[in-house]
Order: sequence, then C-alpha cells, then structure tokens
Amino acid sequence: MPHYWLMKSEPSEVSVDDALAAPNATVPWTGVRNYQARNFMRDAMQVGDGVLFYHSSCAEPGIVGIARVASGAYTDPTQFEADSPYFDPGSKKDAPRWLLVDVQVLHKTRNLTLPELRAAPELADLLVLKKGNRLSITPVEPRHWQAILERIDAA
DNA sequence: GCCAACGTTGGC
DNA sequence: GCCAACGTTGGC
Repeated sequence: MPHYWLMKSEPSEVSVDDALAAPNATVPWTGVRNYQARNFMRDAMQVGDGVLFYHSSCAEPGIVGIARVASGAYTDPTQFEADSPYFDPGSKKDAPRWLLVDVQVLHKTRNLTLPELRAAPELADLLVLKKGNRLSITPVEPRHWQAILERIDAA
C-alpha cells in the first residue's frame, strides 16, 4: 500500500526545474531539520511512494510537479559540512541525527497554487493548508492525492 | 519587511 | 518538567 506525501522546497534552493535537470531527474532531499519530518522519511516512506513537489517561500506557492520517493532514508551528509547552512554541530558521525531520501521528479505540472488549493472544498483537510502548518513533509491521504490530480488536469 | 505560528533551548 | 526567550518557517 503506497503512501503519498507533499514535500516543500524553496525554488531558490531547489526548484522542480532544478530537480528535472539533475541526473535521472533525482535529487537528494537535503536539509530536513525537523524531527517529525525526519521520522516520516525514516519510518513511513517507501520507495515508489507518490510525492507532490511544492514550491514554498516564493511569489506563487503551489504544487508544481509529481515525483516519487526513489530511495530509502540515509544519512544527510550536509549535517557534517561546517560550511553548509544545514550544518548541525550537535550531530555525531556515529549517530547521525538527520536523514534524507532521494526524490525523482516524474513530470512537471501547471502550478496548482495555494489559493486554488484553499478554494477546493474537498481539500479542506489537507494538512499543508492547516493554519500554522510549517512541516516541510506532510502525508497526503489517497482521496486528497486523487483530488489534486484531478484539479491539475482541470482548468 | 512584517508577523503569526510553531519548534527548540536552557534556566530553574 | 515548566515555560520564557529565541529562532525559523512561510504566506502576504
């Protein structure tokens, strides 16, 4: 039983176009520094899970691509790189604190914007739309996944 | 740039 | 274990 996820990326860091341009359209999802998001990757994600690629902190936030989980969780190397913005001096090599998965973009979509998502009654319970939500990785229910695919094709 | 909301830290 | 202070996220 596959799971579905929404994963946020700042396009100024890694946009969907950046990901598509990478070898095999696959990028390591570096920089997750939140325990809940890490635990999703570690405990629940499986290779092949569906991913909604979301652009955050930009002019037009929204879902911009369909992707898949392309690896199991493994150590995020940037936590040990002193010159990285994701450096974590508290993480030890023999007990890494942070993990990542590889994400493969399958195709771009039109930008299904945040206002559109908010306007869709069937998406009222989508976690990323909840007030105060800051999680960079959230699970997506199958009915929401389906509704979002339909919304992308519509319009 | 502002600010609401949330997570983390650290003193006690 | 509590909670105030602080830092970060992310939409606007």
